[in-house]
Amino acid sequence: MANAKPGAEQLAEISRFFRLLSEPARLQLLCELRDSPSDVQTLMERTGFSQSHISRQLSQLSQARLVRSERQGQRLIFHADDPLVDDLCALVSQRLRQTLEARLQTLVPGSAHGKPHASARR
Amino acid sequence: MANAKPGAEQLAEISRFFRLLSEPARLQLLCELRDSPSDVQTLMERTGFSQSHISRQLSQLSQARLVRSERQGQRLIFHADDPLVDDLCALVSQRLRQTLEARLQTLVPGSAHGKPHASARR
DNA sequence: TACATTTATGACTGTACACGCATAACTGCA
DNA sequence: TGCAGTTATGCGTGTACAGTCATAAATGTA
Repeated sequence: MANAKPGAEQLAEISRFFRLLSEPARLQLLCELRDSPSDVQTLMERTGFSQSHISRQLSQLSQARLVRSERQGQRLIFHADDPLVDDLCALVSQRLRQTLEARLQTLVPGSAHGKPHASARR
Repeated sequence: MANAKPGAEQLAEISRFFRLLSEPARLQLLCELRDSPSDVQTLMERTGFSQSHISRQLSQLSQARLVRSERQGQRLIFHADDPLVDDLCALVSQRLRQTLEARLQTLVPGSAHGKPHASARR
């Protein structure tokens, strides 16, 4: 009762936002930009994507305010200094780890509780 | 430097997880199940989706451990008691609100700071 | 065990969108 | 103002996947 169910429109908006993050290319661009703001050319070199592709993805991210751009001479420098993405990714990452561990327990219930030391590194 | 860039494989996994949440239908199912665990039949009545569609979506969500099922007589009762989804949605929701407000400021810079009282409700 | 009910899955269609190529639009600079 | 460099966009192709129908598989019950 207290936890109001979101309406259809709100669900649609939320899902649209998640969709932005559901593309490895966009996630990668966000990571690159988070580490160091860059122009499209630099992103091309770093990611191997085509110029048009990068431009389009950045456009989508900009609309959601996940990226902002700033002129610097000839080029546009794109920034992604929003902590939200990191927070979301951190939560999901942690969850993925948990899920993997759970699956391990399921597969090898005998070797439970034993930390598999350094493995799974990869 | 300290903030290690995630590898391609990890980005792919994270993006796959976000993709799960990028579909309004799945998000809605998660909400329904969060409010009250149900079987597929009940979900059909509540959402209007077809039986096969619901079953497929639940299958995807189960693989990511966002949903678990439990037999109760003839039917399978599905649960979605994971707080992670709520947390993620809350963060995104909050962000969407911020973005809307920012857009408002951009469009009507004159009426700044003034809370538009009860409007925007809906 | 045979049946009835519930869930899962194979096959199909339609749509959304990633991605690249070519080209247009824009901006700073000579 | 015209040019060079940078970014945005129209168009086309391929792929992934939502969603449905029909049917199979699984499970509890008589």
